[in-house]
Amino acid sequence: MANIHDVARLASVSIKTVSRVINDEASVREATREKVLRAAKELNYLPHRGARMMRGRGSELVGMITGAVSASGVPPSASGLSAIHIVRGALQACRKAGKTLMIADAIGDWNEVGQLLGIFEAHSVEGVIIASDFHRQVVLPLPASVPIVLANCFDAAGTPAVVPDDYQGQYSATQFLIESGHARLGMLGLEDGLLASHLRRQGFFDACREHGLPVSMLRFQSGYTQEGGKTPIRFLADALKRIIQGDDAPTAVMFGNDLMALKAVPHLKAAGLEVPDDLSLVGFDNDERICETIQPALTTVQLPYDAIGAIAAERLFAMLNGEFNESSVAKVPCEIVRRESTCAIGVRTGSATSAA
Amino acid sequence: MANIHDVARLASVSIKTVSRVINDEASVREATREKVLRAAKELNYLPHRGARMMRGRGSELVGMITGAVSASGVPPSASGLSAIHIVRGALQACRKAGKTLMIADAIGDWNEVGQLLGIFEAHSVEGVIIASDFHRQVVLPLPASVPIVLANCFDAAGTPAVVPDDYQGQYSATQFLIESGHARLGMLGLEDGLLASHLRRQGFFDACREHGLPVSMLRFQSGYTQEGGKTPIRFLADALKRIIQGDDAPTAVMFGNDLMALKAVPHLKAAGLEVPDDLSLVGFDNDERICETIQPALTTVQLPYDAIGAIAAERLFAMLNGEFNESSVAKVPCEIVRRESTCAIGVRTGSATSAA
DNA sequence: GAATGGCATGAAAACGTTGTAATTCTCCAA
DNA sequence: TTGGAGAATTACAACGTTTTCATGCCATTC
Repeated sequence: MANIHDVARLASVSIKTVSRVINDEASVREATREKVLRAAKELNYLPHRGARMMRGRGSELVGMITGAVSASGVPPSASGLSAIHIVRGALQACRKAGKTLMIADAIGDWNEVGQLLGIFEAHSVEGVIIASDFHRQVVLPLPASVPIVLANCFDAAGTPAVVPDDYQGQYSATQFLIESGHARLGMLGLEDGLLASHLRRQGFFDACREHGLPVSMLRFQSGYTQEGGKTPIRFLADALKRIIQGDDAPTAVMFGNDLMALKAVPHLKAAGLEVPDDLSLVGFDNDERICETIQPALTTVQLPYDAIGAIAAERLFAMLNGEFNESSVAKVPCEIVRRESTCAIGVRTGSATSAA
Repeated sequence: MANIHDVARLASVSIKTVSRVINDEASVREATREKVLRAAKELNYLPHRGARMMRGRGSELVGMITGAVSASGVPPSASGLSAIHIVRGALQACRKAGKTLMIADAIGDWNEVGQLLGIFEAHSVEGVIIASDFHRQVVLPLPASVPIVLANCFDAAGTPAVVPDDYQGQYSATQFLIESGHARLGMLGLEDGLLASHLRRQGFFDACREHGLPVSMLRFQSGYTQEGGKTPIRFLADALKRIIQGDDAPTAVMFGNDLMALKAVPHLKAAGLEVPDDLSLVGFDNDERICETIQPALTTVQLPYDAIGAIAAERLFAMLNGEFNESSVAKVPCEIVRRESTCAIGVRTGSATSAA
C-alpha cells in the first residue's frame, strides 16, 4: 500500500503538501493540488488509519455501551428490548452526522463499564453514549477521559443525560382519560422501587388532583413483579380484582406496561367486562406486537426510546462541537398512542350502563 | 491516557519489557512480569490501537450491518427483534476474541449495504458480518474487499453464512409430539413465500412421513399474514377453526410463531378446548415474554439467534486466521423449549377423552 | 580461567501521519 | 530595485507502539 511519501515523491512535493491536499487545508495552489491528487489516484493512495489515529485526529467514531446494570442493586424488570431502540435511534443520528457507532455490552456487570470505556478510548472514540435498560440513576466509574452522554439514565454528578419523561407520560394519559369523561380511574403500577414507578404514580395522582378528581375516586395498586423468573399471574389477578370490583369501580385502568394489560385481558373477560365499553385500558411502552395483539388494540403511552437514542447522540455531537448545554438532563416526552381500548364515557356503544 | 512509557517508568523497566509482557512474549522473568502488570493496572493502561495498527497489526475492529432488506421484495414479517439477539451473540464472541464491534443499520435499503461496507473499510475493519432480520437469500453488492460472513441469510455466491435450521426445528418439534403419543397433528404455518415457511412445512411433513403418520391425519394451514399493519385476527381464527374442528381434530397444533399461539388461545378457550389436556400447543421463536404470558406457558422451538450471531463472528475470526471452512453455510439447530402447553397423550389429566 | 551460549533486558529505529516553525516564493508598493 | 507582506511550501519533530539489534548477566563447557 502506497504511503504519503510515495505520493509526495511522485508529485514532486513534500509530504506536508500532500497532507494539506488530502485534508483540504488552505494554502495550496490549484496546480499543486491537482498534481497531488493525480499522484494519489495513480498510486491508489489511502491515508493509513492507524497513523491518523496516532496524531489524535478526529476518528468520527462514537462508542455506545448498552445493558449496563446499576450499582444500586435494583433488579431490572426490563428485557433489554429497550436497548435495540436506543441503539437504533443513536445509529440514525450518527449516520446523519457522518459518525460510525461502535458498541459494546456490559452484560450484567457495571464494573465492565470502566473497562469498556478504556477499549473505546484506545480506539480513539470521540465520545461515548451509555445506555441503561431502564430509567434509573447510575454512578459512573470515576471521571472519564472522553465526553459521555447518558441515555435512559442519569447520575448525581450532572453528566449530560437523556431520559423519558415518565411523569409527563402518565400525567398525559390520565388527563386524556379525564377529558374523555372518565371520573373513576384505576392504575396497576410497576414494581415499587423503580424510578419509573414513582414518577408515573406521581403523574397519575397529580393529574387527578389538578383536574379535580378526589382521591376517593382513584384506585392504585403496585408491586407487580417478576418472581423467580416466572410470571406471577395470580398476583396480577389479585391486584386487578382489587381495582375492578365493587360498585364504584373505575371506568378506566392504566397499566405499568403493555404486557400487564395483555395478561389482564382474560381476567377482565372472566369478570364479564367488555373493553372498552365497560372499561377503558391504557398500557405503557407501546410494544406494537403486544398492543396489536390485544383485542381491542391497546391504547398506550409510548416510551420514546428511539428518540432518546437519537437525542443522546445529538447532544454528544453538540458537546464535541463545543456547544453549551444548559440543562444537563433532557426529558423526552412520552406521547399517547390511541388505539381501540379506550373510549369516551359519552359515546359508549356496549351493553352495560354502569355510568356514575 | 497512560502510555507504554508511563508504565515502564512506574515499573522501572524499559518500554520493550512492558511490550513483551503485554503481548505475552517469552523471556520475561516472572517477577518482572508481575511488576509490569501491576503498574499497567494501576495506570489503567491499554495499548493504543492506532499505534499498534501502525506497526502492522490489525485494527481489531469488526463491522456489522443489521436490518438489511432483501432485494427480492419479500416483506419482512419479523419485527427486528431478532437483530438484537444476533448482535448480542456477535458481541460476546467479539469480546472473547478481543475485537470491538462497529455496527450500522441498512434500514430498509439494500443499496445502503455497499455504502456501509465502504465506511467500514475506511475504518479498517478486519471483516464484516451482515445480518438479516429473517432467514432468506440475499444478493451481495459485488465483490467486497473485506471478508464477509452472512448471519440469518445466505447468497448464491457461496459467501460463508450462518442460518437457523428451520427444517430440523420443525422436524424435531413434530417428532417430539409424535413420540409423546400424538397421532393427529395440525400446523398453522407462516406466510407462504418465506423461506422459513417452506423449510418448516417440509420438516413437518417429513417427520410425519418418516414416523408413519398418514397424511390424512394431518392438517396444515398457511398464509397467516399481516394486512396493512393490522393484525388479522379473523383470518387467524378462520384458519384455526379449519384445523381444530371436526371429530378427527388434531391433539396437537404447532404455530408459525409464538405470537400466533398467543392470539389463538382465546379462540381455543371459546371452542371449549383445554390446553394441554385437549390440545397441545407448540410455538416457534421462544419469545420469552410471550411464552411465559400464555397460560399454560408455551412449549416452543427456539430460534437460536444468539448462537447465530456468535457463530458468525467465530467463523469470521477463523477466516481471518486463515483457517479453512469447508461448508459455506452453517446450520444452527433449533432446540425445543418444553413448557406446560404440551403433554403426552397417555398422561392426560383433563376432562375429555378424545384419544385415537 | 576463559570462551560459549542462552536468557533477560534495553536503546534506538522504524511505522505513516499531522503540527509547528522555518523557509522560500510571489507579487505589489515604495 | 528593493522591501516586505503574505501565500505556498518544506524540514523535522512528534504520536505510541513493535522490531531489530546490542548488551549485560549467569551458567555451562572446554
